[in-house]
Amino acid sequence: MEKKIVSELNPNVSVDCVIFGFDLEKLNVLVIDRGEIAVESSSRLALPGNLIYNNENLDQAAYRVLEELTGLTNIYLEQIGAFGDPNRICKEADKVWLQSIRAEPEARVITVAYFSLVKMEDYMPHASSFAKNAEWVPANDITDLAFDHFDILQGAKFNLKQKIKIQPIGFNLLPEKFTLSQLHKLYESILDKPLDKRNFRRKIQKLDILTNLNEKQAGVPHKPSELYKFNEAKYQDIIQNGYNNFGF
Amino acid sequence: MEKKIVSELNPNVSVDCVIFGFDLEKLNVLVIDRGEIAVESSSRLALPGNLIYNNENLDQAAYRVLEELTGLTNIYLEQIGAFGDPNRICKEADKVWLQSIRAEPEARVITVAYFSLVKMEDYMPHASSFAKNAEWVPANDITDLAFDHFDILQGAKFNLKQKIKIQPIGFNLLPEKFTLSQLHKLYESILDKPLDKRNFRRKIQKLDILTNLNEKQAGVPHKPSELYKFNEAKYQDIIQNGYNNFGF
DNA sequence: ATTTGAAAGTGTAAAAATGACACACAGACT
DNA sequence: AGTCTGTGTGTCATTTTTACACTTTCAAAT
Repeated sequence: MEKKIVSELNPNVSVDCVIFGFDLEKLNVLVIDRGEIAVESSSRLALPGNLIYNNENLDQAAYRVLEELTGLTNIYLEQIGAFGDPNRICKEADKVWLQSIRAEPEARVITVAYFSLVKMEDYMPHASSFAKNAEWVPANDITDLAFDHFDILQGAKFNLKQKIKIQPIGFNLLPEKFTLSQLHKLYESILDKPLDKRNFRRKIQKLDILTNLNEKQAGVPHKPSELYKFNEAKYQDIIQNGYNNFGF
Repeated sequence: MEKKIVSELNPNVSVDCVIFGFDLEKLNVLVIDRGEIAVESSSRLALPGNLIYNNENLDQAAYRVLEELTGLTNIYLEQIGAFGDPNRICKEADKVWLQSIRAEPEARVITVAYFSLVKMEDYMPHASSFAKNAEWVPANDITDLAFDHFDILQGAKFNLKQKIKIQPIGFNLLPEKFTLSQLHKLYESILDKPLDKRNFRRKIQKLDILTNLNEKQAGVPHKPSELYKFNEAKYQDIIQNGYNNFGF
């Protein structure tokens, strides 16, 4: 005898997404603007996130919520972890805001955080649902977010720093064709420290994940850079089989 | 106007703990025995875990549940992540068992998994609550567990393999005094591959986290080994400040 | 007393990886 | 023609890695 579970929102579990994009200069994070907020001094910005449905798994929920709030689809998401302080909804402005969007605004909510890396050019987010707006903000400019979203962001940044030591990164962040300098700058942005240009180039080249397109940048007021693309097969191979010595 | 939240179990969120111990030979995992189970062929074993209370955070819940089920206290737990497939309670035996211990046995539950490394000698678990027994089982002998606990175990093992590349490991797993061979075997157990003895010793020595006690094993039928202890200050220092080149 | 079994402990040489470092080049713009 | 700006390149000294084999010390058995 099966009991039918109707598909309804679970008032106790949400997902939140930290979407990183790279504008060839610095790391950005996708946030939603909640519009006018009760407490003037509070941040209007939040990570895209919402409650899960009882019939979907966590990953599905993250994809759905991200699409609902920003229109972004087809994004590879990776779980960071769960955040469940009973006090994570402690700011007055957040409580008031929840009243306007939740059936059970007082419920204890634990949230499961995800992060992703995307090509900004491919994803021009648009607002929808309760997001008055969805926008890219430089990761390092963010000092405050709704709920515990700032903590989640810090967790995501840390996660990314760890990940870059173990795996190649960039395939999902850079445009199809890119220069070594852009990749270099990406690594510096993530690691938040300068890397020697020549040593970086040597190390990356040795990984053998890049294909030189024998094309040059055009229209730049300096020596044009050579363009590269990723060799997807080798890139995936390294991700699969791990890599020990990414000693950045 | 504060609404008082009474402290009650949250029917939708649980925690599960993967506790690793090392018996100087191999890795073991702490599991509870649920006793006779409805379906003969199903595993009686499960990870220690249970629902959280609404007024406790996830970490606290994990500590509490672990103590309630095994008597273990004072254990450092680290989060692995959330597991939330809507179908994770799909085995018939598990459904029946939940009837006997839960107020809302049909509820959708997402679980947050934790793992820990402990000295087996210090923690002789004892059964309590709904655990008929709590026992150490060799990690590699486990082929089946309740719910999705086998998946969680695999996740924990993977997590540990990653961690060992970034941090020193052993302080929490080995007895106060130990030999280099024991540490060596620990690393081999976790990484699940042989490591060259001399290279391993050199690498560990260079980390400078060990203090030679100038004591020897006694009563062994072969050349007695020198005993070491960890230099806790340096050990913690490396954990704090990270370490790039743990290329095992 | 001698032998045996079992794990402990030790060094080197070749190859690979790392880190530090400076200058010529190509194109755009004036 | 000259200037500005970011691109691209090589070497050397040092450190790290890898592969590899024999002697030592004790307990137990003979």
